[in-house]
Amino acid sequence: MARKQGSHSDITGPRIEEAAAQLIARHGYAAVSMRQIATEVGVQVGALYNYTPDKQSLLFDMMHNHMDTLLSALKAENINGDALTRLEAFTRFHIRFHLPRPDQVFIAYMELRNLDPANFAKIGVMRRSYEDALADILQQGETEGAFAVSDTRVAARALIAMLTGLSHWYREEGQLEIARIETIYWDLVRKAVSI
Amino acid sequence: MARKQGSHSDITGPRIEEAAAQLIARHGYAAVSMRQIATEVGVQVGALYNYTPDKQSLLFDMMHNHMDTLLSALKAENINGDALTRLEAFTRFHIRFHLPRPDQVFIAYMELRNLDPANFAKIGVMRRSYEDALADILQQGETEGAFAVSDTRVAARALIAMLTGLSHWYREEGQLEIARIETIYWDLVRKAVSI
DNA sequence: GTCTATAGCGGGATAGAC
DNA sequence: GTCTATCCCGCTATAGAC
Repeated sequence: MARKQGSHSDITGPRIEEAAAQLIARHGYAAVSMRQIATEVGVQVGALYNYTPDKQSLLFDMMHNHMDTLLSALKAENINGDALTRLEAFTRFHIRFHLPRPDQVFIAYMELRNLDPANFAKIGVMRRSYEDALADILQQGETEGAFAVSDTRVAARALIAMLTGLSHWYREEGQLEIARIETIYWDLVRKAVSI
Repeated sequence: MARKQGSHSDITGPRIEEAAAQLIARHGYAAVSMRQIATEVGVQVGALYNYTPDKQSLLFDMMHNHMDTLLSALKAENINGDALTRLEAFTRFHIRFHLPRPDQVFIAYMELRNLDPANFAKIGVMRRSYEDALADILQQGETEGAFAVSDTRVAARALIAMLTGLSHWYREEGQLEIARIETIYWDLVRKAVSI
């Protein structure tokens, strides 16, 4: 892990992101020092500042990348059809996207407080956009008479909290289990909004 | 708010807990300094150490008190009857207990990482105990044939995550609304576990 | 019980050599 | 691009006067 003086590498950037994500997810942004991150990467502190202007940008970029990837992936799913079909697609997409990224999910939900006001606002918009995608599906279900939720925005938040909670305790216990987890959660979601 | 030198007060203890809870909920344990807490209370830093041996104890005591109050209150509810009745009682209890304590809820779920290993273990036991209370109800429902959840432990976690997520965004917009929120969430829970 | 003062440490960030 | 060295600041916790 230790690097020699003068050893150059153009993969230091990605390694910083990885190390920072791991450490921040485990200990929290405020509790992790730039020195710790540098040690984990195998460079000296000064080297980090070739890749990020400051610690805050490190956090924001991680969260922004995460939300950006999430929204792009959701869009790419191109979820169409009747409300029930779309809800199932959304639910399974959410689980499949979030489960392999426990660190990013943790950070995205725990470190909002540590964002500068301007950065907080930007992430807030992205989060609301994701929430809206689910709320839209629920609204369609109401219109079609397929769902019964008295408040689509509240229900959307409730369901996302339920689904995301999964990422807070689930740790890979074999790939086979994921399918089962998906089914359990889809059952809960499907019935929760049913007539 | 500012206190004069030599002014004594036996209510400083409680005020420290309040101030610490507010600040930590808003900014995070690691980001809040003892100086900030002292300023908020209106004393100098040294005075805090008449009430707590160190910063870590401040955090642990807050979380321990919260969990202790939660478990006592749950026990006092004495939830009996058939599974559906008990589930409704649990759901409404959870919401009524958590909504007035947004700071403590936030801390209890966000600051686990900042507990010493020994303290972490103690809080973990208490959290699991609360989870078990709900899992028991779900198990009873399975036995009675009133509920259909394929995994009671997973379902318990999912439902608690959903219910607790409420505390993360709900802010008092008039007491009247609480009844409505309770109904919306009870509808979701009831249907989620239904046959 | 609270104050002032300070010890001792570790933090973020920068400068300049290589 | 990385290193070493360092500035300056704020942190937790303690000591001793009042």
